[in-house]
Amino acid sequence: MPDDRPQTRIQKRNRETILEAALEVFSSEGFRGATLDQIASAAGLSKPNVLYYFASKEAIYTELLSTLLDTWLDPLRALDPNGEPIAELVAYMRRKFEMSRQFPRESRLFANEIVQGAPRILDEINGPLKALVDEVAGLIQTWISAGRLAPIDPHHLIFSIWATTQHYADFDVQVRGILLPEGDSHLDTAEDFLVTLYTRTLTPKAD
Amino acid sequence: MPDDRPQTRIQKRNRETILEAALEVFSSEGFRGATLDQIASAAGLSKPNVLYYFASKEAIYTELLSTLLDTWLDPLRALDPNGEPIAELVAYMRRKFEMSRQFPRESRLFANEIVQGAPRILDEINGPLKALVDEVAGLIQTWISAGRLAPIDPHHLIFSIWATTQHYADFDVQVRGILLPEGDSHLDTAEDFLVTLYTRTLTPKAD
Amino acid sequence: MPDDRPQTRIQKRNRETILEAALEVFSSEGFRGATLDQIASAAGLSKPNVLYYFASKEAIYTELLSTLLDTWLDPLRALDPNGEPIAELVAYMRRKFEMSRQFPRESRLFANEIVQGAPRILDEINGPLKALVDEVAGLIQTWISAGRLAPIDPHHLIFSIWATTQHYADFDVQVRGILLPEGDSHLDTAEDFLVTLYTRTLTPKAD
Amino acid sequence: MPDDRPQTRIQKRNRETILEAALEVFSSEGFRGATLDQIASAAGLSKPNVLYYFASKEAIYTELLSTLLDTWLDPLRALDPNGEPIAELVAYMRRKFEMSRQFPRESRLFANEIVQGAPRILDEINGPLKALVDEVAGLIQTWISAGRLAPIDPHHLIFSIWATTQHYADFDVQVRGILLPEGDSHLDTAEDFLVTLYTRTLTPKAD
DNA sequence: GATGAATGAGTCTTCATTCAT
DNA sequence: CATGAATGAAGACTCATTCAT
Repeated sequence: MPDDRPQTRIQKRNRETILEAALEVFSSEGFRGATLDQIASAAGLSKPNVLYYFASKEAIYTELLSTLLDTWLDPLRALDPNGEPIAELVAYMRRKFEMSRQFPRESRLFANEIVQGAPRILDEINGPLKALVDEVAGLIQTWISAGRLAPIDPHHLIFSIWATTQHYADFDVQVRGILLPEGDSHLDTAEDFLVTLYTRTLTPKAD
Repeated sequence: MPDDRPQTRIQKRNRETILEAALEVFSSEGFRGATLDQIASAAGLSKPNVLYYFASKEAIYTELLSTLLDTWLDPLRALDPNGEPIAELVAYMRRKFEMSRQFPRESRLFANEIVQGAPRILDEINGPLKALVDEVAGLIQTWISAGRLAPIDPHHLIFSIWATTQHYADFDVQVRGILLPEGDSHLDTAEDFLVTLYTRTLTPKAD
Repeated sequence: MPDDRPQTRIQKRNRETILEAALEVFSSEGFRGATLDQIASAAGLSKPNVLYYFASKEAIYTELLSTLLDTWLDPLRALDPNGEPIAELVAYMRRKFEMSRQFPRESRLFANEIVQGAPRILDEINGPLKALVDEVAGLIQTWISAGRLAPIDPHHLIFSIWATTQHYADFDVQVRGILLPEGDSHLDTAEDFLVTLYTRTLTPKAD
Repeated sequence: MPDDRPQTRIQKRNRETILEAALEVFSSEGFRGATLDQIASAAGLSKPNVLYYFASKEAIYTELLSTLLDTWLDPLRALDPNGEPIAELVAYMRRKFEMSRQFPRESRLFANEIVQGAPRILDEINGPLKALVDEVAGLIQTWISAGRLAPIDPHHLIFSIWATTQHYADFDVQVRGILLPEGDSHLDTAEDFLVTLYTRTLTPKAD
């Protein structure tokens, strides 16, 4: 299992192909529901060949999760402590929304994992993710204390942004079912809605 | 398969035991991830005995979904067109939040199903659910037109309420991981946060 | 298992109901293919109740076979050594044919059993049946020796009569498939055909 | 399921091994009575390995039936419209008899299927088989009309040939039980008997 | 007599993984 | 690198039979 050895170009390409296929399958079937057959065939490779590149089904899944988690948190890291608070937070929400729009499968992959108790990602949540969130929550709190934001619980604000933006990826079939004739344009409406929601919520009362 | 016949006491009890066990297992493993062994052992019955009461694994799952769906939508039906708009919507949000708090497994059951494309519940979404949501959205719109609510997209408001309230059930492990030391009290904080969020958002600008 | 005890009227009736249902099911599904559920439901009884009357699935089957075997051989026993040979044999063939017509399920029950190697009826074949057939074959041989029948192998004549008459019961679907529009009238044509076949075959050459 | 792809040598060999084993088992147990365990062990393969070559138990059975059906009807197709009628029909009977002698398991496979109502082969019977039989029946009728055969119903003549020849395969245990000491020689006697039977039946009366 | 309840032993099938080339 | 072949373990479901009332 050439997991750490220097990779040839072919190896790199095939590993990426497999991860892409695995994302497709895992995100729509969950870990247990996905089969190596599906992944192999989505990747255009034979099943043993898939296992040549990854030690096991679980190894594929784990690698996928940890690779994506980093990217997944980028928007949060991009918050600028020196920016204008409301603009920063709305911009953060927009980046998250954009990720749900661009990478709905990734969102659903995490959703599947977390809904089922995050058995393979709990350490990441309790460690790096918590640290990062706490830090940002601290920043928000300083903004609030400075009167630059309406008072609101910072942690729950973050959860709320996650929930409302990821909803459009994770519950996509439901949203589309209800907004049947709208095609994809509903996402623009959604974004406007969310901008309004958070702007109103965060803007301090003028007094 | 004693599905429609008048049920004896034992049948009723065992069917309920099985459904309760199935809820536990399906909500945390998803349909594919759950096994009859798990359900049977959670119900304290033998596997064939479980199948004596339900025709198949799928039959258990389907019955569970359809039984719960109705209850799940009750809060929406309870909106009073003659009530005070903001109070009504905040009360609706509270009812939804209360359901997430009381019935997190039910919430995760639906989350699992919908994240994976709602293969067994799509008709319910496109039919009754859409109709109900459209009706409520119409009501909200009339409130807005009457100037009793700040202007906002009604459908996305509903989605937002769903997303933010169910988040505490569906992503429970993540929320707890981040708010580690807080025990269960974080749910009270969350509810306050959401009341603030929606009150600010919905209150029309005084002018 | 009240197998030899004096039977009440209800017991007798139920045993008969079960045997009738079992005939229906076994004859069209074979022993392995038949289920107690099918038999019980065809008999209008509960499964445990069926097993109250018969010790096991196999017991039903065995009883059915041995009960019917006797009747099944009656036509052969009815051959009259003092009759006119050709008339006697043609009459025998007609009786066999009549049985295929009246009792096709019984015929198929035996066909199933014998095609599969007669695992539960071999002793009957090697014993009583062989004895009876040998006896009749002897009779036919004396008729031939006396010049009253055209010379032909007696055993194979008997097999031939069995084969040709039972064919209309055992291979019924095939016969009907090929003679599609004829309804049930093809059985009359068949009987005429067989009368001709055996008359021509058995009539001694006038010389 | 490597069903249509070009087959490697191993695949070809194993598929044939499986079909041979399946013939052995299905012909003596029927479809329901046969188990994959029996087939696998008769083939010297593991059960999952059998399913690696065929999608399901039913797929094996179906392939077996359709492969054999064609061969099974060859003798009928070989009838020569320009030949001498009696010789042709006796020769046909001999070919059928030869098939029962050489391929008794195949005969029993069909017997099992048809006795149980031909659930998986009915279309073949109502379609191609009926067409072929009707055609041959027409040929026989022209021979009769031309006075070259004694008048007899052509369809029932064909059924009679099937019944009498296949009897020695399908009811083999019974035939052997009754002709106990004769070993295999009884088949020669049988063939002679049948030649006599059909010759006498088909020869037109000299007048 | 009758039946609802329960189950151990199969039986088909799936699937991650290993083997051999 | 790649893949055809093979399998042990598990999983859904069936079924004859037993138990308890």
